Amino acid sequence: MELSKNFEPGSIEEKWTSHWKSKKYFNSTPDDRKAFTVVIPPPNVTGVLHMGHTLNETVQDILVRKARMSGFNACWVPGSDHASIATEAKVVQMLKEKGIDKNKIGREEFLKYAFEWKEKYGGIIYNQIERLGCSVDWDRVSFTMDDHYYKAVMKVFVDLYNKGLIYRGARMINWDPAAKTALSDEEVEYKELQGKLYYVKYFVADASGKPTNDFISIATQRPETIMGDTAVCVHPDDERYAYLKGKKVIVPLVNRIVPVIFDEYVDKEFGTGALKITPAHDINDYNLGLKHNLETIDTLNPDGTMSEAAQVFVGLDRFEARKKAIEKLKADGQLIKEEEYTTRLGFSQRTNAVVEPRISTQWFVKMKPLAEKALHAVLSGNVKIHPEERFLATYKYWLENVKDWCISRQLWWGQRIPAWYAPDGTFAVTETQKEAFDQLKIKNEKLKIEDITQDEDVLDTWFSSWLWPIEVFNGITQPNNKDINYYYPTSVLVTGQDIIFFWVARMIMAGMEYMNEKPFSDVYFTGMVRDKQGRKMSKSLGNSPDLLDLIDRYGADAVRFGIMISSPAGNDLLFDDSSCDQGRNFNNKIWNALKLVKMWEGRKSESQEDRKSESNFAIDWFENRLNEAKTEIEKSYKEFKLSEALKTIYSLIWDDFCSWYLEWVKPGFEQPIEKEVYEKTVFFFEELMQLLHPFMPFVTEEIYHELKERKEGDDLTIKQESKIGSQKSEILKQADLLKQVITALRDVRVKNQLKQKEEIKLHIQTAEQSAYNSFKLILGKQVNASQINFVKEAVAGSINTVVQKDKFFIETENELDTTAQKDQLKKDLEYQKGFLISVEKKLSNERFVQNAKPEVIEIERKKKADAEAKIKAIEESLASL
RNA sequence: GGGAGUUUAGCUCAGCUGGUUCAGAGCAUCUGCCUUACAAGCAGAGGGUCGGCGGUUCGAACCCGUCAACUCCCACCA
Repeated sequence: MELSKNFEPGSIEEKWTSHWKSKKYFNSTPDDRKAFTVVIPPPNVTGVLHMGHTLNETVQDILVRKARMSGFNACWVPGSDHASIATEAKVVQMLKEKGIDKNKIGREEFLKYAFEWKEKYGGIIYNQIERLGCSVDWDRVSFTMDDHYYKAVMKVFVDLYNKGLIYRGARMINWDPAAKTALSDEEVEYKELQGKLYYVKYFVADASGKPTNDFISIATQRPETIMGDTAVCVHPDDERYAYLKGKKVIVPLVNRIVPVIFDEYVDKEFGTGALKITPAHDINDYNLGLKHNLETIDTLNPDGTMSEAAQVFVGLDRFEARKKAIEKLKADGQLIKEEEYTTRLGFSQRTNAVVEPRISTQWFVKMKPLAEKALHAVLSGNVKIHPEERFLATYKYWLENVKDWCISRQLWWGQRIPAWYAPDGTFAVTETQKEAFDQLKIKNEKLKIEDITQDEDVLDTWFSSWLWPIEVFNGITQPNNKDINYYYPTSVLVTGQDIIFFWVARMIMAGMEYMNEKPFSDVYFTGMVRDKQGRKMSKSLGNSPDLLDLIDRYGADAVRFGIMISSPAGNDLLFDDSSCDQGRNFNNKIWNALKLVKMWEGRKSESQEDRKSESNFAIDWFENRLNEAKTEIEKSYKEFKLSEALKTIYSLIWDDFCSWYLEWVKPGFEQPIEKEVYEKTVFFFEELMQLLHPFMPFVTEEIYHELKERKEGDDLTIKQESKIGSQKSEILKQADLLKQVITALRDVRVKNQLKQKEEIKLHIQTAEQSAYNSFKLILGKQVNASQINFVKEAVAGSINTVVQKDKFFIETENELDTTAQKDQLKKDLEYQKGFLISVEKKLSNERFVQNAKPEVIEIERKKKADAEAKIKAIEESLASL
């Protein structure tokens, strides 16, 4: 079949995807080999993959494919996360559009809708993962709300409760008024905003509680919380307010009489040095309230509107209430002034609503005992972080200063907290209602099972995802099963640095607690994918490309190439569509190399004596170059420098193989090619495809099959790597010289306007004729020389140039203008002379000769000799021009 | 406010334990080529006081100090 002009990815990708799938190449079961396990960071079930996922997934696939080709039993588990808040928010929105109110239909009905939604949208990410070429085991797809997974979460909750590591308590938590749920500290994002500071008069009350003329001015950003004020606080050393000891003030808007308290917490310099205390709506005020025994008045409803307790503006949204409060204060003459002020506000990571500090009863995990083991696992090097230097400190700091984790969420979509309440308020924590009943009825004999109710709340999503590397192998629900024993601990976790606390640290905790073993050996942090201008990719900016669209336009291989070529571990990656161009061009380059080789297939000949030396040289060199490159690539893999490995492979294929090797063995127009050379070339090509395969799986598999008829089951994707052979530096050096000479002579042609078509006669003056003899034929071909001679002295009337210590004289029929050549030589001469002076200076420096290592001095001596020889050569060349 | 990181060619980045594989790569740019694998290509070239200053050293992109700019994380003073 005729090969197409360029590589056409579409149909080829489909073909290999289904072929690999039908062969079950990516399905893994335990066997005698060593396992290489990767669990995918489960994307949100309702989402689509963005470029950050694309990067992570590509990195994982490269590592997994590489492992599969180097003798490991590779197992990559795909899956998705139920993402409680994010998904519930979307389902609520969808129902709202249909005119359905979540609260009206009730929990069960709602969950039905949620599962339907999950079925409908969950498939999208799996399709994207497949289109990208990810070699995951589709028989192992896991979802964090699968039945066994749900049970595992229950089991862990009960277990931690029984160990005293989970408790229920009233705390000030971050409240998301849009989702009407608690958030953990980690789910709050702070953003800087331009706000206003309002200065408000608080009148001092007389003994009978009536306002006097005296007042203190208090600055606040949130006038709508005034109704919750239960004190005013000043610094004990603040002389301005010392006279207020024992006095009371009147809270505006509601005319509540509250005490003036004194605490060193207040900053005398800030604002007016006086602070209003609203224990229900500010974390610091809450702490002061506890300390000074203040009343707590919660003026907000769960949805962010003002509650009955506020007395005024009841039912208004908090921001609306703020406006009204300001108006009212103005009208009452109690607003002194407004001031521009930059402040930082907390936003819910999931709904983007402004977070409210709020007191409520929630469930918490005690983190200290868990954190200690997790910290040790990393500090001892048992879990290695890449790139280490950047993230180790962050990880350590967080774990050393860890706070308890609020795990209850006031939602329906998620694992429901297994706590059961009797009507009298006593409760039991058990996996089933029956067990709870058994426990509760000991104290309360009259209790009936239908009287006990389950906690309404569900668990934080991360309380399920932290079990991911264990429970995808049923390690919690069926401890010591064959899979968990074989696949755990997993090999490497590839994820974004943004979830180091949410997920990575907590997985290590869960691993140490439930497996007594780390969950993975290495963590590879990818950076954030940004657009060309360095902005975060986001839906609102519209700068996040659609993955499937990119694949349609460039092909999956090109997209993978584009995202990998410049993404060193941990660094942010500036992604632009056009970086896929390079990948697509690379595809075509390889494709065209294939076309060239295929052209030779029908014209194989027996070996030809007269071409033997050139073929041998080319083959010998490429074999060594290949081994050299393989060694570099292995090193890069070991250090997780995947973009470095890709660059090495890219240059090996484009420069070494295509630009040099193929040109060197290329037969003349319609000439035959020696059979051995052809076979060696096909072999090299295969090896290159194998090296590239983890990065660009489709084009490489296709070419592997185009190169040769393959037996059933002989597919690149499972082909095992051969051992890396040794490298002879001699041949690599000779080829270097050859390449330099060819380049120099091409340069001479350009500078003298001597077309490649015009033949030249080449005379070489060298002390090492033997080197040239081994590649003389190649040199002649590449520089289009009709003959090559060795000479002892300059050839008159020729153009000349110098490479290393050798001189080259080019004879041609054409009239020549040698000024350009002379200029170049003069420039070189100047540089060499300057260089020589610096070396001589160094060598005449006594302290250098005394202190430097002998081998360094030896190198300097050699540099000097080389420079002198070169200067001599250039001077002679100039003289002969 | 505390901490971490970054700063090398127009752009994105390599550069190991200080010394010719130290000033590099890719992309972009410029020049010349429709040469029978590839113009999405070939050949060649230009381009940087290694953020500034100071120090250590025979020798600094690399080590130390300091200043500057940018990025991120943590803490949140109304």
